[in-house]
Amino acid sequence: MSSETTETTASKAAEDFGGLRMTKQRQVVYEVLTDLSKGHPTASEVFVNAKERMPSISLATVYNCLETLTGAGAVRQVHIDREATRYCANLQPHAHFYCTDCDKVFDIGLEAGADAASVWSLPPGCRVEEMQVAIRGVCGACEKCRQGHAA
Amino acid sequence: MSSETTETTASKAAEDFGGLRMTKQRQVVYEVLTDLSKGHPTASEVFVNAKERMPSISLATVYNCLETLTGAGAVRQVHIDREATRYCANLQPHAHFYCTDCDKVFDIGLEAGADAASVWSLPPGCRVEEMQVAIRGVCGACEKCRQGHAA
DNA sequence: CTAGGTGCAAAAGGTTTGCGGTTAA
DNA sequence: TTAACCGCAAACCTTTTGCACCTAG
Repeated sequence: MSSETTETTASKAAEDFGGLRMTKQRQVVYEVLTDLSKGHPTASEVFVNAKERMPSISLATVYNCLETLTGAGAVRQVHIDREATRYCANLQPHAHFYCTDCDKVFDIGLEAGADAASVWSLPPGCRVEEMQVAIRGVCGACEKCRQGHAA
Repeated sequence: MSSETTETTASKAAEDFGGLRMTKQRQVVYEVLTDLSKGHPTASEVFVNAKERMPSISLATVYNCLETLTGAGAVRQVHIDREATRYCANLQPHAHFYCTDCDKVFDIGLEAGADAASVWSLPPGCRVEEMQVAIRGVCGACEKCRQGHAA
């Protein structure tokens, strides 16, 4: 029966996004992104990592691939202040916490059963396409460290 | 609708921000911002308007003033995708709705009694300094217009 | 008086684009 | 085969910076 639907690798997943043409470059970019997704890499960081796997790839191509993958819904852009755009393979609804002390970005999930849009008094008739929630502050580790230093 | 305070003039308010040195340029930038705050102007837009009131002002100075006022807590930066930073004199907690059709930005208030952070499962020990909520979509007016065009 | 602010122009990122050669479907 | 994609370099736009002059406190 389903003898030919047995592909199980990451490349399988990459091949499926919106039926878009799957080039080696796009595969590499997508793999880098899933590997580094906890690090929320910028385009340049993706570029550095992609170059290790495919030395001929160019920065412009990385940008192109990231845009294509974003358009296909395979990855999300993350905007924090006006720093370089970061990319995230976590497609679940979530916020980003940016620690101003250590510069790390953490994914923040929704409370059980919560709906991120419900706290906002959206005008009737509008259609929400995407929501970006960026929280700036100091993470637990850095906060602890500060208290240690404080008098 | 900014009415019930006992403060007298806009310039009075501008003079009070953190005891920072109040130059003519900063006053002009602040006044432009309060006048245009519903339009969520970019630095360039503030510059154009400021130049009408003070032809000698430079773009770099507008950037400097905006940064100073932001640091003093008099205005907030608004980041939507990676477009030019917009500035907002509305200090109440609120989200921004960006209509991808007409490119306008609207302030979205909290539902009565709601707390924007409460839906997010923040890790214990972290300290929140600021929250930016950007909602992309199509506003009511544009959505209505689209339905009109549809068959 | 003088620390800090201003104006100018040039530089610094991040991102996009134009174009000839390449490639997945 | 051929429309789409890649790699390169140059362009673009927003924002920052260095420096000489000026001004609010």
